[in-house]
Amino acid sequence: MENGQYNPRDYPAVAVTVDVVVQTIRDGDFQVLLIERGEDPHKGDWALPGGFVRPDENLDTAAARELEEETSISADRFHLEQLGSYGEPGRDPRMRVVTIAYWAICSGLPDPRGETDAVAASLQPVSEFENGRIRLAFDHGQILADALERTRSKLEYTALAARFCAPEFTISELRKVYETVWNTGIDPGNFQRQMRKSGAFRMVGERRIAQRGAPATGRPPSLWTVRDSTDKAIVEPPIARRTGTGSSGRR
Amino acid sequence: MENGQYNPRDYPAVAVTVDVVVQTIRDGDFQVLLIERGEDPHKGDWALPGGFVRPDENLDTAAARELEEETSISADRFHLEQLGSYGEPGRDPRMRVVTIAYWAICSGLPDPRGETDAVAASLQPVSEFENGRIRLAFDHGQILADALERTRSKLEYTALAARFCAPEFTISELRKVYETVWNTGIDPGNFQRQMRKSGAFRMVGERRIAQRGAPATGRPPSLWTVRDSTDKAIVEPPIARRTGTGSSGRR
DNA sequence: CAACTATATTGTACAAATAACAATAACTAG
DNA sequence: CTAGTTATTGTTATTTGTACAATATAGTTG
Repeated sequence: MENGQYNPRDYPAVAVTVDVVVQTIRDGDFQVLLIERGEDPHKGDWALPGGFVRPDENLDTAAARELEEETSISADRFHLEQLGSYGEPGRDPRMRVVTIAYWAICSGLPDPRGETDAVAASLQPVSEFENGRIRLAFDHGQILADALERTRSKLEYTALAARFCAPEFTISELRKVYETVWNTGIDPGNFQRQMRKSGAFRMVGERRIAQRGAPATGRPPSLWTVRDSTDKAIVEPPIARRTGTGSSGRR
Repeated sequence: MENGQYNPRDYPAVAVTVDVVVQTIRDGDFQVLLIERGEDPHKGDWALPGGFVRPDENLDTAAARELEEETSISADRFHLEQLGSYGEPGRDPRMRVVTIAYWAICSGLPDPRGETDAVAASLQPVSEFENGRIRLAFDHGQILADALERTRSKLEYTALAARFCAPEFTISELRKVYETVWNTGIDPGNFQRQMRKSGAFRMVGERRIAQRGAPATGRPPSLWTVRDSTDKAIVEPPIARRTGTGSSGRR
C-alpha cells in the first residue's frame, strides 16, 4: 500500500463504519443490543448499532463513541475489543461500506433508549438469534455469530466473565455467567477452586450478608474483584467448555 | 451505521488498504516478507506489502491478490487470515488510510522478485525485527508484532504448523516448525504421540527412503498430511508453549 | 558384514491435573 | 433448635503430562 505512488482519486470513496455487538446478561439471560431499522433497506429488521468513523477519530474511539451514544453509559465500564472487518462489495446496497466490527461486554445495562437515529434500540436474547427467530439486516448476522463465538472462546482463558458482573462479585455469580453464556452446567466445587487458583481475581470482602437481589439464603459468599482491570488477566489453566450440557454440571 | 439517513459526502473519503504479513520458514529460520520503500515517507525503511482494495473486490480477495502479486505464488498455497484493522488518523501522513491487516503462511517461498511498485521485496528474519535491528515504517511494526503473536498462539491449538511444510511432511519437520517459530525445544517422543493423537493429521506413507534435503540418515520417518485442508483442524489437546527455552526440550 | 551413528518411534514411571461426588460450613426462615 | 440453602473444602479414582529409557531401522565406516 504505502509503496509507490498513488492517487486517492484513482479509487472511489469507501465509507468506513464501526458496528458494535454489545453483550450483557439480564435476568439471567444472555442478551445483545439491537436496533430496529426504521428505513429501507431492511426496514423493520434488526441490525447492530454503529456509525461512521469520523475524520479525526481512531477506530477504537469511534466504537466507544457509538457505544456511549447507544447506551448512555461511559465506555470505560465496558470491555471493548475489535472483532474484525467486513467489506463484501454488496453488503450495503447503497454504497461501498467497509465496517470494522467490535464487541463489548457490560453488566447492568439499563433498558436502552431509542433516541439516536430515531430508531428503537432494545436488548434481545441471544437465543432468539441462534434459533432463527431473529434475523439481522445486511451481514450483521455473520458479525453477531462471530462475536458470540469470540466471547465464548475468550471466557475459556481470560477473566472477561467478570465484565458481565458488577465490580465486585461472588464466585457463584461468575459461574452463572459461564453457565449462561455457554449454556452448560459447571460443578460449583471445582469451579471455586479453579478460579481461586487462576490468580486472576482478588478477594475483597471476607463475607457479605446482604445479597444484591434475592433474599439472603445459604452460607454467605466472599466477594471478589479482578486483579487486573485492563482485562489482560489470563485464567490458567483455562476453564473447559463443554457446551450443550444444560444440566447441573454433574453426570 | 446503516440506521437513519446519511450522505457519503458528509464524510471525507477514507482510503482502505490491505497489508499482509507473509510468514515462512527458510533455511530453518522464521522469516517475513518485507518491502524496502523507495519513496518518502519512510524512504529506505522496511514496510509490509499491501495495496488498495479495489471497488468490486472483497477484503479477502484483495489480500489474496496482493499476496500473489508480491510472491507470484497462487494464493491457495497459503493460509490467509484476517488479523485486524488499523486506522489511527495520523498513521499515514498523506491521507486518512484505514488498513485491514492479514497474515499468511506459506512453505517454499522462492526468493521474492521486487517487480511490483518498483520496490525491493525480500525475506527477512523475524529475529532481526524482534531484536530491534529492523524497524518498520508507519505502524507496520505493531501490525507485524500482532501477527507474530497470532501465529504463535494459533500453533498451540490448530494444525497450521503444517502450512510451513510441504504438502507431505514428517512429524519431525512439524516439530522443527514449532521449535523455530516458538524458539523453544520440544521432546520428540512426546510430540510424536501428541500429533498422532490429535487427529489433525493423516499418515500417507508408511516409510520414506529419499529425504528431501539432507542425506538420509537414521530411521526413515512416516509421511503425513493434514486431514482437513481448510485449516479448520483443531489440535486437541493443545501443544504447550514454553517459549524461551532454546534447548532440546529436555531439562 | 559388524560396529557405529543417527533419527524415528514406542515404553515406562512418576508427578500433576481433572472430575465426580461427599462432607462440612455458615448462614436464613420458621 | 431444625430444616433448607448456598458456599467451600475434602477425597479419591482416573486421566493427562513429562522426563527419560529403550527399541527400531536406516546409513556409514572400517
